Amino acid sequence: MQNKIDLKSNFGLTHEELDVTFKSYSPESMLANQYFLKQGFVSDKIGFVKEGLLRAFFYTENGEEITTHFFTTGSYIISYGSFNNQTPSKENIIAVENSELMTVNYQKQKELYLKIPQWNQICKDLADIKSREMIERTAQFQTLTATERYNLFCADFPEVIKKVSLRHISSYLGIDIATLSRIRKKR
Amino acid sequence: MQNKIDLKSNFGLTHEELDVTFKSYSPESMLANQYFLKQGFVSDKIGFVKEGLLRAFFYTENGEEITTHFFTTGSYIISYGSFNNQTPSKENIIAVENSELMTVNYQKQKELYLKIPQWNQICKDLADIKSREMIERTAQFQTLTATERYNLFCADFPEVIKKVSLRHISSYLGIDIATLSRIRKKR
DNA sequence: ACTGTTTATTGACAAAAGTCAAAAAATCAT
DNA sequence: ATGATTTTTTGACTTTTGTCAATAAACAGT
Repeated sequence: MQNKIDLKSNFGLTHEELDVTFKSYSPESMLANQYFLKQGFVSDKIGFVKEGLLRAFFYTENGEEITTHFFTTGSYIISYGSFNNQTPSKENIIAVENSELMTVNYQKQKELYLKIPQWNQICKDLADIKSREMIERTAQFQTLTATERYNLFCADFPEVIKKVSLRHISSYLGIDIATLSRIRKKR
Repeated sequence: MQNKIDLKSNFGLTHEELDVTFKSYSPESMLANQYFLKQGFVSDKIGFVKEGLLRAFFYTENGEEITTHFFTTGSYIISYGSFNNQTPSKENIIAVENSELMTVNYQKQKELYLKIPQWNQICKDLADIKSREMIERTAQFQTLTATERYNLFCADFPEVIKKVSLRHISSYLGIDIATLSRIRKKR
């Protein structure tokens, strides 16, 4: 599973370091439509998606939801711009379906940085991964048509297509829902 | 200057820490059209733009340049995906005009992490800043028309408009150059 | 199972954006 | 300064995408 994150093999934590890490993390079950983070609140935790699907979104001035991200199994939920510098979040993160997470709060994660210096590197690596994803996503907006973006999305996130309503995908891809409905029909 | 990065006031380095930091950084002059980083090479340094303007871009399969970023005075040049994990860069970074940088190589920056733990935090903060910029940029693609994106770009980067050719701005904004030329005429 | 609500599809049309090609303007190198 | 090259503008046209509104389908709660 290439897209799954494995702290041991991907980031080279030793057995002991893993032990310490797991002691800091707690399992957390989320019900569908339950909020992991609400707009205006400070994100006090990081979550790792053991199983499930979550969605990040914000509201425009005229009240429409814009979906910014999907968190699939094996990905890390970090609200940059809220977690690291502890400022109120501009986005909401909500469970699309019942999900199983491992979470750690701000204080405990900070302690991990000190206890396990390798965590500084992991944090940088995670930021790198996110960064590369965002660069890729931007490049898609720069170079691809609506149809091409949708096709790529289907290829990249086949499970998301099945579970998430079309209007969320349409706002994620920056395509009007009527247009996306027609694009989808053509396939 | 809100958009300028100041290691002392923005990131809370002490006087001594600043001294150590500056000893690690070297001044570097760039001529217009000189490459800071070339596609396929590993980025061996971070650059801070004291004065000037640089541009990051990549080539599509059919050979056209897609501009991904402008580095204005006061911003940090880090090629994520090349510097942190030392893999070959997918993008080029070139000076738009003669520019003055402060640079530090990979090894020296690593030493800074050890000598000045605060640099770990700075690195996270810089990643946060970049991250917020990218989220904002993506949101613009999701919600704005070509004209709106161009107007916002003019407001956000008035100096870039003056210095960079229209085709670079057009690829940066994901707008055909002929379309952008017409948009510009209307203002 | 029924009702209200949300979501998706469809049609008719409008607006936005892209394409191709040619001309004009600007820039560069000698 | 001049010719070559690159960049920008413009016109005529096509394609893509959005808008509005109505209908159909799916879903949720009782």
